Amino acid sequence: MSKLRIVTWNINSVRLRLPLLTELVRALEPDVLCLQETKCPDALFPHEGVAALGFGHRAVRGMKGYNGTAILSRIPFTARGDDPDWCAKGDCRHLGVDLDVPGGLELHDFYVPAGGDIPDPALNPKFAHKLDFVAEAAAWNRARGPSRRSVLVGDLNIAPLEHDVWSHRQLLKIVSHTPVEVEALTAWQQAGHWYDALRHFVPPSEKLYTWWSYRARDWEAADRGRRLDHVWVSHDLAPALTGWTVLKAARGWPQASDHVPVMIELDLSKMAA
DNA sequence: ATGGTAGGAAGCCTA
Repeated sequence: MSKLRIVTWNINSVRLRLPLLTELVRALEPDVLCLQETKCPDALFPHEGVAALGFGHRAVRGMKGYNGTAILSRIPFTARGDDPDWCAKGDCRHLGVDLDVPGGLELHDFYVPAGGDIPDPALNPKFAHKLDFVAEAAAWNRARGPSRRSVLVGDLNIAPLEHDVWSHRQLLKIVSHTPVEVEALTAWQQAGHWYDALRHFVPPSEKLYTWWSYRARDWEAADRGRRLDHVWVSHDLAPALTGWTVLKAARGWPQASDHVPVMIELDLSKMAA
């Protein structure tokens, strides 16, 4: 196989939205699908329904009610099994696998804490947790050295660029776009030598969103979105980037998630040495 | 400046 399609989606309950995975597969034809917020204990994961969509290889890390990640794949992989216990909370926010493609490919699926409403770590433990998590992730990448043959995806819950939000000015004090978060995320990206795969295709001067709040009367008319979901690749994979989709239409599906699926396509034969 | 909606678990948390 020459082209590899990787999709990331904050599904906001894998059991509730299992039927929407059929639509996603039809629209994006992913080889590998990384989910966040599965909200499903491992023993209750809908393996049968997912296998019926062609994902014969699955890694799940869930818990009751909150969080949870899953990697579903048509391609065999090995769970890395060396994932840290982030912030010593045991809260199911990361999975790492080695994909069985020629030469190998490391893939990480993250769900970064949302961080609550008050952007002050002294007043808001959830915001402190978010900053700690991102700092730990940066340290983890730093210790591992520059990434190679690697992809990192997920709901990182931070919109770093001015045009990753509908109004830079109005969101400067809103959690997900505060300078302290943006600085932390940028430090993480630099620590791992990660390359922003979506901004490879869409210039930073153009608006790009992957999330629209449930709380808007009309999400599409208001279009007050944010780019919270990301695909980062190691620099050797930059020349291999051949396609992308932010599936905005998914926000209009019945019983939609507030996040939409994001796809990137890689031609591994075009990888840099 | 405020409050708006959604999912899960089980009478409130998280997003």
